[in-house]
Amino acid sequence: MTATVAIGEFARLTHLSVKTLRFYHEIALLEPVSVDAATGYRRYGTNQIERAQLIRRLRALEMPLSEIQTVVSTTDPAVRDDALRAHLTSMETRLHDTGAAIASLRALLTEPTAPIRVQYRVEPAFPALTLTARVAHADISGWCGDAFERIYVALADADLLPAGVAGATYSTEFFADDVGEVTAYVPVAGDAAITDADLRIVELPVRIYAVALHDGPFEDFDRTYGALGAHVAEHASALPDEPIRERYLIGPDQSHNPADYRTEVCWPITAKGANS
Amino acid sequence: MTATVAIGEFARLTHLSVKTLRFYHEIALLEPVSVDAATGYRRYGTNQIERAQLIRRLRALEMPLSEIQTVVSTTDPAVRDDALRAHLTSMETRLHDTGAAIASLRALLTEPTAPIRVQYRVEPAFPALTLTARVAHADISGWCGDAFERIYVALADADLLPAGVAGATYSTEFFADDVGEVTAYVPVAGDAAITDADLRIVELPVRIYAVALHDGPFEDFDRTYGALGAHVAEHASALPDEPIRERYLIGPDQSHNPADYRTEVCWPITAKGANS
DNA sequence: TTGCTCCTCACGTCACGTGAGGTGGC
DNA sequence: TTGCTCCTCACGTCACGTGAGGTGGC
Repeated sequence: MTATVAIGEFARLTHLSVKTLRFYHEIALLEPVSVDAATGYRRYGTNQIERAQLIRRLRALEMPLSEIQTVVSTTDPAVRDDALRAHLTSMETRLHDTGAAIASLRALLTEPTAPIRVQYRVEPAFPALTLTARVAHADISGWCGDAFERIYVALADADLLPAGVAGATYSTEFFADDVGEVTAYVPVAGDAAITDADLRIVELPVRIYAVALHDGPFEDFDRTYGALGAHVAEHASALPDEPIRERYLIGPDQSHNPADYRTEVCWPITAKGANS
Repeated sequence: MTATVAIGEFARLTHLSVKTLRFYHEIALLEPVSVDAATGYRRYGTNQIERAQLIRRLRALEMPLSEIQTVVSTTDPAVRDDALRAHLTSMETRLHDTGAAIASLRALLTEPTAPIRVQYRVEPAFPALTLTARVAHADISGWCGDAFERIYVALADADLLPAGVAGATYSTEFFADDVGEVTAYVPVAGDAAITDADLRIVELPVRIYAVALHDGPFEDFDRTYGALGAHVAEHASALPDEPIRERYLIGPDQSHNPADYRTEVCWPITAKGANS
């Protein structure tokens, strides 16, 4: 019924290379049905083709071997399908991000990049309803979406109205190490009982900022950050280890078109250095 | 004018990690403007931010560092833009392929995979206009498109009509090693003078095949190949090192919807082994 | 018998990340 | 002075690919 074939033939049947098959044997991901004790020759069953092809397709979608291992070895089909669907969904968002990155780089090649205007501003202290977490660069957009939804739900539950422009603060670590502390906030007028235990009302401190307006999608933030950071390095003096603040004048809550977004990027500086 | 900053500050300005910046210095991709002779401390200029950000964006699009090296170091802006555009185009096709791979895997999860029917058939020898090259798996779709266009143009130039279904042969190497010899062919009735020097009229030899019909897009070929190969391994005996033949009954020339494609996959077997 | 297939083992690749262990700057 | 930043060097990671050198099967 299920015939067995040598490794070379199995490679042709599955479109995997012989080297890859030996490697998968070594890590016990795909083991031949028998190995000749004397010669070491591997024999694969034709009924292993399906497993091999699933592995190949998952690798083509860049699923790590460790994940593939768990996917193909779980006996519960529901668990397996859930893991697959989760990866497919995450690949789809990556797909979308890549499309945006391509479009953004295309635009950069054709449109001249306008010089930025930098304003200096003292932001007074104010209370805000906040959510804080360690977030990786790649997850930031999804995390912010969730965070603001939770904050607005909590505000509605507590019968509070936003008392200003929503924003977020990003630790220096977040930018330098790709993962760091992020706080999403919405200003509030008074105190109130908040049901969501992860949210806190905190007083954001007074700060002096060099501020630049970023027009358009978040993918292009690096330009504004670079230009604003360069400006501060040249004309002012940055407040060390202080989080950068973003204020979402027009964000996903106000417009569905990323081209319409307007964000203020606020770079914390020291008082003495503000010699514009 | 252009201030200089330490590596940590430059990491924050460019969203690259300190480790990455040291690595880029080592490979001379992005060199600090000065290095302190005593301490080894690196100093970066704010005017290097743009270069750093371009590198980061290209890496985000998975351009290899060697290519980035040539892109950012060419002084001719036309050459630079051409290289960038070429990479963006190839990323877009990859994007499309990934989308197709996701859809295909999704479909596999929901639809039960039908058992294939295998037919045995003796294909007589016939003359065909052919183009042969070494092609990699990833390039096969683009290569075939070009190849058939050239063949049909040459046929028209020589006042010849196709004398049968177009097809291609794939060496065993192509499947086992990811790159190998591929021949695109269109059967012709007679001989003629062909202007395109890369094309040849050759006689394809008589062969016995186990044949399976593949319905739908080319991304799903692995299933049919696996099932047909398994069938041959179990019931017949493969002709060693003989190319596999595909016959495009309905292909991109006949329909723009991959779901409509119909392809015969022909697996060469020996006469004695054909015991269906 | 010939040459093709298969074997192991060691090392290379790509683009960094992870520590260890130590010094310098504000 | 303290602790934060920076340094080098060696090694690890991920998923294989590349050869060397040798044996086995048809």
